[in-house]
Amino acid sequence: MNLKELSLKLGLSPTTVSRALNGYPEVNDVTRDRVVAAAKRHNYRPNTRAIRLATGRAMAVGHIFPVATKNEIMNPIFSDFIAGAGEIYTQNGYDMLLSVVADDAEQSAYRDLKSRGAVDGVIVHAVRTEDARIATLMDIGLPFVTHGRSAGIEENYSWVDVNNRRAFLRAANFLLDLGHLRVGLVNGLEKMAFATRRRIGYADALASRGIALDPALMSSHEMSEQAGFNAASLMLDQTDPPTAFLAASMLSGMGVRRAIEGRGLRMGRDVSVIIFDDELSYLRNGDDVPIFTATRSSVRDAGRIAAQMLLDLIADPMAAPQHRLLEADLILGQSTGPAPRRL
Amino acid sequence: MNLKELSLKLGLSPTTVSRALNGYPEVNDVTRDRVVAAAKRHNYRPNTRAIRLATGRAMAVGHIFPVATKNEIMNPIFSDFIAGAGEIYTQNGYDMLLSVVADDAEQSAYRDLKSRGAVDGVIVHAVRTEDARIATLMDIGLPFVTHGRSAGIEENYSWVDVNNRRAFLRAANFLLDLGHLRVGLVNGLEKMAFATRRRIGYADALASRGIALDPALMSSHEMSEQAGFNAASLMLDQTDPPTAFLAASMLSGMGVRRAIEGRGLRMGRDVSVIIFDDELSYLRNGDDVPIFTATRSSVRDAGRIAAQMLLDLIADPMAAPQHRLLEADLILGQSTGPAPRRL
DNA sequence: TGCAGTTTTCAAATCGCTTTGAGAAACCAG
DNA sequence: CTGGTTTCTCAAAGCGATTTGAAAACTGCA
Repeated sequence: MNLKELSLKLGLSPTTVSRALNGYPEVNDVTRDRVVAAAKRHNYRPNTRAIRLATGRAMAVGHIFPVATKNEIMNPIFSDFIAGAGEIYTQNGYDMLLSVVADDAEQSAYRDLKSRGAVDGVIVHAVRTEDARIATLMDIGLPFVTHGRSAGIEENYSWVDVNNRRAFLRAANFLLDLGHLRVGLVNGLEKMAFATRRRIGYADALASRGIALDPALMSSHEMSEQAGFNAASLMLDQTDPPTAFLAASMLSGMGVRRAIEGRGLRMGRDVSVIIFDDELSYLRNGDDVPIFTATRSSVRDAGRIAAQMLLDLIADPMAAPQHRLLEADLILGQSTGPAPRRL
Repeated sequence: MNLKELSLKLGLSPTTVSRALNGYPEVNDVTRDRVVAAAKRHNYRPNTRAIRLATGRAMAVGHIFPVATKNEIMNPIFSDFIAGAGEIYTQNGYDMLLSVVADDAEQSAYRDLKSRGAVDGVIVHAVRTEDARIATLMDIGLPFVTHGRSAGIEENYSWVDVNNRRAFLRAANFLLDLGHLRVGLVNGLEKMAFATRRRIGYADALASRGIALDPALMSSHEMSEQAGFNAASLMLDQTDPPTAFLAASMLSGMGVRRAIEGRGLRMGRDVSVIIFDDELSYLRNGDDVPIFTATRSSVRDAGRIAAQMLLDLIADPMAAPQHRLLEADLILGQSTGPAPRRL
């Protein structure tokens, strides 16, 4: 059933039917009701392809995921972010287009999306410390919102980010307040913007207490369980091991916990751990009582916010860029306690 | 730059330019070269929206992810599956459309996708033991491939699946060969088709050795670390605890390990564990040496295969449904060993 | 040179909708 | 009843490609 057939059935012109269905004012209420009823009865749905061509809008948003050509890691937060963003798109009649692109082909992928007219805007994931994609997108003129802020880019663009620096500053301060003097940092890869900021938060906290940074207590790797285990193991085996850890993710934290418990120590008593909890649906931090003390910020919420921001931007491309800095909660779990007395 | 402008620049008709670019035979080689060169020079890319309307094909594939209205869990294997499928789509010029749909709205979501003409086919994820979506899709007449097989559905449809029954049969047999008599099953939710089949494989192995099923050694929950921990803890605290576990996923297995080690036991010596390893990129089973002995099957490969199958189906909708049953490897890690002597 | 046959090119229709500009109908005041 | 508004409806022209059917430009051969 298409517009023409429907209008024929109603004895009206396609114009009128289209207007009736799209809520334009220049159509009689009686006629409108008749049209709406008929559309429903015949289960008429306007053809997306035709609408897109006619209006020039794609009614679709692209999400581009870089896949490193070497170690092909998909970001674990991806699925929850998508779930949040997807809600918003569905509510607004937008489709979500996914491109999984090798990171050396990203530039052309964006240009392609634009020149093919496949999307009205894109969301940029996994923003790196200095991310060339931002300049590219501004150059192309494709509306975009990034999840995370790059560093050292003057251009003004729209982003949604967590206050990563502050989250780790607070977490580190909390550990210091508990008397921990040696705090190990199990960070993500510092080519990622968020990881750099977390390190700075950690460093700032130590600095404010006059504690010197110890490179032996700072690591930066993938955020996997194994990497977390390895990093924590190395630190724990030092002569002056840390009594607390700051871990970049739930998975890292699980690795840190394994390293701790594998040495006959107890987490929360002998060694404290704070993680960054993205509230991934398949990696919950405990059911009701949190296992880990954590800085918590829902990545699904971030997805919702970023999506809404992008739709606003698409609706009014001339509007000023929007920014949204989310604060992470510091929630208390069972993985922290006062520093053990020195022997 | 659109077709008309390009053809004007070349002094040719749009018809000829279109044909030249799409490799039709009825165009002079010299002309074709001229056209191709000009298209490249002007960075011309045909407008996707127009192509779609003109050809009647969406050149897009939909992936529908059910999100339970109650506990909103995104499937963790999702991102890697997508990564695999995405490769194939990119190679073939298809877009990937994602719909995250509340599970009570799935039916209408499919119909919508079809009647709007937004996609040429869909991939069905997280197939349940008795999955109504299959009948719906056949009814609608939208080409589809499922990841996993439903049970008790006679209709013949295309699917890609892992031989889950055989995987757990082999894994259980391996444990039995090592002398383990009490093997705990830490399964996923049995409303999922794959989980049911794994349980059957486990049961078949025990039956073939004349070992009776013990309900106290069988659990079925979410595949999270916490759930794995809980299930294993309960079993280990029984009077006649298991000496080995079969766990449904990497995460479950990590929970099982924690339960084991928390009781002062060592995994691989005191208690053996075999997991099902989907080879998720962010949850690797060890770097070079596997940590867990595992039945292994790459979900990314499954994504590639399913995507290719769907594209074939779209190209020839009359072709017979295809099936692909992948066998999981049984790989040896450090988490298994002979059953400890009875005291 | 002329003509049939082949190769190459083109004008115009098509896909299914939106949107513009204009005409018909209804309404109202004088 | 007339002329001017206002309200409703429609025909037709896009959107940017593909595709059909026909014309033009080349062949080769008599």
